[in-house]
Amino acid sequence: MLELKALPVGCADRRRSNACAGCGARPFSVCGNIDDADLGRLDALAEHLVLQPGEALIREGDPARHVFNVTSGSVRVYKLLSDGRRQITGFLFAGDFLGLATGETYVFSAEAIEPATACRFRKSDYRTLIRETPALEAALLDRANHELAAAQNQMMLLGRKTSLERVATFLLDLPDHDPVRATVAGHVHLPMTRLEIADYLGLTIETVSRVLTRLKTSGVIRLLSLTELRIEQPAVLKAMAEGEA
Amino acid sequence: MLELKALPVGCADRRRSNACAGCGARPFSVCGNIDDADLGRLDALAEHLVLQPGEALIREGDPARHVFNVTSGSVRVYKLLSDGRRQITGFLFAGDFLGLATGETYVFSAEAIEPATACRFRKSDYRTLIRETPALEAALLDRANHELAAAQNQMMLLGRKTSLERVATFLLDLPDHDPVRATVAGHVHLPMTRLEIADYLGLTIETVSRVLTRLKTSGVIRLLSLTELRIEQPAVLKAMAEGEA
DNA sequence: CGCAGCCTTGACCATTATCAACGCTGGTGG
DNA sequence: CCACCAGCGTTGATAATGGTCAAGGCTGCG
Repeated sequence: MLELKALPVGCADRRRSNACAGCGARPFSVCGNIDDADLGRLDALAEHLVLQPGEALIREGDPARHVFNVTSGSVRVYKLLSDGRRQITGFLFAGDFLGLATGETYVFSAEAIEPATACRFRKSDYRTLIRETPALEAALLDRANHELAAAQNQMMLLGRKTSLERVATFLLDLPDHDPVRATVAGHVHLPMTRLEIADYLGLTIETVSRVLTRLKTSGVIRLLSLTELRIEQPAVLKAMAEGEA
Repeated sequence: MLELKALPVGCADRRRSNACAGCGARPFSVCGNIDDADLGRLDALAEHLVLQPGEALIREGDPARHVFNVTSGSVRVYKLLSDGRRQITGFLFAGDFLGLATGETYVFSAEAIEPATACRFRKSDYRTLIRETPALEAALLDRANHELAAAQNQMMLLGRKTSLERVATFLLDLPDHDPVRATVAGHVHLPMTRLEIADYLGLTIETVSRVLTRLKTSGVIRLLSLTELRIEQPAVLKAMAEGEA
């Protein structure tokens, strides 16, 4: 959501030959114009991380020494106010990038939601690589710009949508961001808690819970478990997400 | 706020020799590593636009054929819901970029707030230039990443801050974005209407007006006119912006 | 001078937050 | 193996922030 996003599925398959040994996924596997020699250099520089739920990749305020590429699982990115209010600015999944947007120190925190793996690069290595690999740079610029568009959508959600519209939008958008998980149409997996959903949508847990109950009661969705649900009436949900219901 | 931002002030002065004839400002004047030959090619490709208040540079949904660089005045960038609700995702000033973030069609609209000028490039030209000018690409990537950080701050504002905190944050941040206007410390110029401020902060005009009145009554700011104000107690306003008051 | 457009202020209302109680579920230890 | 406990989720009652509706005031321009 928040940082640059790769499209790892096809890549991982096409180029498995050179995949990362530690996590099985290929770091920086931005599909497209990057040749194997460049990808090899990336692999050589990657450190591989295995994260338990709640473990931090990045802490706001720490010196920004690394750049990350999530290779499996899911990650929350957030900022805090001094009194503890939290805004989750994005959920990241396999293929997403992290830590490109910062200057001297990180301006946000990032933690694993579920068990996750990531590749880590020293920022100096990253800068050199960028300089020497125009195709990589172009891909990152393109992705950064798409992330800006996503950020605009989230601003619309946070600034102008009702709680029902926010939750509906969230349920519709979430599957798009998790490219690895086999996406059965209409099936939504929620690796995050209600609190995390609330902090992402600018609501409280209670409001999220009430809206989900309302959607369930009206037959628009079906809750299979706390973390799995089916969209029963996608057209209705879409209308709700856009404020047409 | 929203798109890539140049630092035109120093540039404009240092390189006036080759400044744009139509608007007096130099398009794509990203200070730093771009040499004169490249800047010359940029100049040659620029179309110069003069905009009256309310005139559109970009309409959401139109085919994305151009990329823009604001050279004077100010511009609002926004998205609409079908029922007319508007979220302004950013205000742009001299030096800001616009239209890089899109695919086939624009996903937001952009209109002049005050009389403004901009340079316009055909997207195909822009792509070629990018490809041939690594320094330009690097500068744009860097700026895109900084814009992502700014977007995260706005999400925090929209999702978690109170009306008082939103207005305080806005008054403190605004001067940073308008690099051309001579910024007397503590003096804030508001080229936009109350409605535009409200649509940027996710509030209504009435709430914005009430908060400004409250800040005025408590002596934190002084309203010189509808569009000019002074911050009398910057420390207090900063505390308010971070939720510490 | 008058009007249009924007801004301010006030009264009231609604959505969502807060506070509180209860329920479910999964893990652990007796 | 069962029971308890902790953590998360749901539901309900109440409160408050900000929205809505309405009236009136400035300001700048014709």
